[in-house]
Amino acid sequence: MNNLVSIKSATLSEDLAQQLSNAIVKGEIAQGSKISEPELAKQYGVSRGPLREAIVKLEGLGLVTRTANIGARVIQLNTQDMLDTFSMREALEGMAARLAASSMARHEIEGLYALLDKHQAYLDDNQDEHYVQQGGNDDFHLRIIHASGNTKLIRLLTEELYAVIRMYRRHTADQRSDPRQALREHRAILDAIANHEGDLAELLMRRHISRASHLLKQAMEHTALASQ
Amino acid sequence: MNNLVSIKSATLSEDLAQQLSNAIVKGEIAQGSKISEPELAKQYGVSRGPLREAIVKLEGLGLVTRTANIGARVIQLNTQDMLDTFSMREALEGMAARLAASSMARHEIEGLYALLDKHQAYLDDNQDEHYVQQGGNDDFHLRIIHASGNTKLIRLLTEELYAVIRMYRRHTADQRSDPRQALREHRAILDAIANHEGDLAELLMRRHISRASHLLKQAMEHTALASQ
DNA sequence: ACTAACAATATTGTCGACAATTGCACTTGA
DNA sequence: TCAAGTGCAATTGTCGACAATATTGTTAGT
Repeated sequence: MNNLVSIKSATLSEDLAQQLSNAIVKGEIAQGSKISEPELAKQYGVSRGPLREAIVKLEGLGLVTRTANIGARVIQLNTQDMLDTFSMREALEGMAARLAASSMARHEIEGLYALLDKHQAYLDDNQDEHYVQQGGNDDFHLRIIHASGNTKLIRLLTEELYAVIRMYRRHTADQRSDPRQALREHRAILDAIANHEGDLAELLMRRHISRASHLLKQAMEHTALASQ
Repeated sequence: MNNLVSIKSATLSEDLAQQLSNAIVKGEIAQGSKISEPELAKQYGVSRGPLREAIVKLEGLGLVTRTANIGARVIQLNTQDMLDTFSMREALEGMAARLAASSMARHEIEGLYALLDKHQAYLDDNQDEHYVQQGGNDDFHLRIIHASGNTKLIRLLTEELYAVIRMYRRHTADQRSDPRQALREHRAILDAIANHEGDLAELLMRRHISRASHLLKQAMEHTALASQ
């Protein structure tokens, strides 16, 4: 009874937080379900101490909500929270694009153009099937965020908010969106950054995210995912 | 040996996180100092279990940094981090002002005008001495944030980022700023909101925060506070 | 005198057990 | 039959002790 895939970090608590985060994002732990400490502890073969620390971390990531003396519960995705989250993304990633426009190095920009070409080639070869962004270095948005150079912004977007955002991406019919349109928008944003047009880069990024938000909303309402 | 002022929340861990957060913001626990678990546990009269959970929370709030097998350390304020933080604030509170402009109720707006009048009267009576914003309901920014109606944004700004922001406010010569100028800017922002001019409200809020950032930067460089 | 290896000490990480609180099932009364 | 009250079971919160790691101090060798 050992689900530990052993990512083998320095501490059990960190490992657990990572594993649990992934399990929640993937849906292996159902939305809205209660987190049973004894059960999970047995399942992962650890004591409740580090498990509780991991749960506190998850609460900070917004993946679970905790109530004193009652316990933790996995969040339940719903349209309103998604819209709220994406409004924040709009503001934050807009700022990231603005900053990137004024500080991004030439070779970084080249690298991003190469990435977009790669995405383009993928779409051409796979009849517009959605490119699976496994959260790695192939994610255009992550690259822009890192290029901002703002460490606080990077931490917030890539560590604290990213899990929830991935959850929305994954659990909704993201396929509804038009990948070619998204790619065009990415290219326009990158052009603005390459030209050091911060205002324009911010504007385009905000529109891009706003549009994704609208699409997600429609998808959620159709799939009745957010129906509680 | 009991420093517990007993805010008496439901759980020790919550109390501790609150107490430690305040102690760090006030400077009672020095910047850059190491957090000794045995020492703090004895000081507050609790065991290390809930204390560690509190420290994990503080890490989420960005008040301490933790390293595996070594321990936690209080953050060290410095100019670059302040600028990064305020860039985020600029984006987020700008969005909050925009949202407030489209959703704030009439009576809420009236209440905010009354608050600004109160601030004005205070300045008149106390030869421009800085109004002490104890983080309560008298804080203009907090009111705008809450008026945005975006629960995610509210949580992020008032729970996760607020401690660090208060820390910068407190530990720098905030008095350098011109309170009457700030008040004028507040009023302009509120006017824009009252007129439902979202674009303008966002622009003004961003300028307002950007200006505060510049002032803080100068103050920090002069007080040599950020010289580690 | 300085460096390197080693021993001793202190601190962090983890565990199992106990206390406090909650939730549930059952009983009792109208 | 339903409502309220009571007692039991399960879960969360807290504690003290042990294991693992890091730090300090000491000794030996060059």
